[in-house]
Amino acid sequence: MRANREILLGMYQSARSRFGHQGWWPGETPFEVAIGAILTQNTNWANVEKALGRLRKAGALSFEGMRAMDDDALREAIRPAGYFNQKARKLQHLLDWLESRCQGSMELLDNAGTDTLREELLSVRGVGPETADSILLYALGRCTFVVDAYTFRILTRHQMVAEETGYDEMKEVFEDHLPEDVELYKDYHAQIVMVGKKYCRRRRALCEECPFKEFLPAGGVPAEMMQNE
DNA sequence: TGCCAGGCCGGGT
DNA sequence: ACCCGGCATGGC
Repeated sequence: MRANREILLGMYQSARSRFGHQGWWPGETPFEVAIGAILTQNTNWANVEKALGRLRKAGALSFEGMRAMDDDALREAIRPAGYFNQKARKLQHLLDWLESRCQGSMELLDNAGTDTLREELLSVRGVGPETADSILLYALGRCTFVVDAYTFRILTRHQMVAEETGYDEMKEVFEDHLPEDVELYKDYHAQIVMVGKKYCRRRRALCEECPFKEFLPAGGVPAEMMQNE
């Protein structure tokens, strides 16, 4: 529906003019992006950067480098990112999958369809919907929208979707109405995180000052409007 | 100081 | 099919 598309694009432009193009995801290689996607689960990016720095110093920001690392060393390296016991296991599961799937070379994943690849990623222990979509979009350049806690918070607080809206449904709000443009998807999610950090935290919402607000019809968007084609 | 951060899993209803 | 506790560090 055209109106929805204009609203969503307006929200994006509004945030982008305030924060500038973000150039996400920070990371040199697809592998590094994928590792960062695991490490940033429910975790401040500043802490993730510390962990990535320690991995780099240990020569473990490549598939072979990380495989060569013993378990204790891996856990110690990623400690600053928090949940390090869990995340070390998650990383090992991802490495196991990469090894069996593409000999550790993410470039070889190119010959699979996005939907198939998403299902495969979701089968990896420790990779949920947001992590899978982050890897697909930012590491592999697939056109899939990333939803996170901020996306959920912002859309529900502006009453654009119902409280009980699930991940896939939230994702469709964007994918059904935005042009299929990888660069737009990349920066849109980044802008949502910027807006969320500043205006839509867990306990404190500054909805009146939110850059998205000016593009929403007065009184909010009726739920049906965002969900129907 | 407590609250929060770019989730996900496993066990219990 | 949901609901919830657990997981851990560092910055404000």
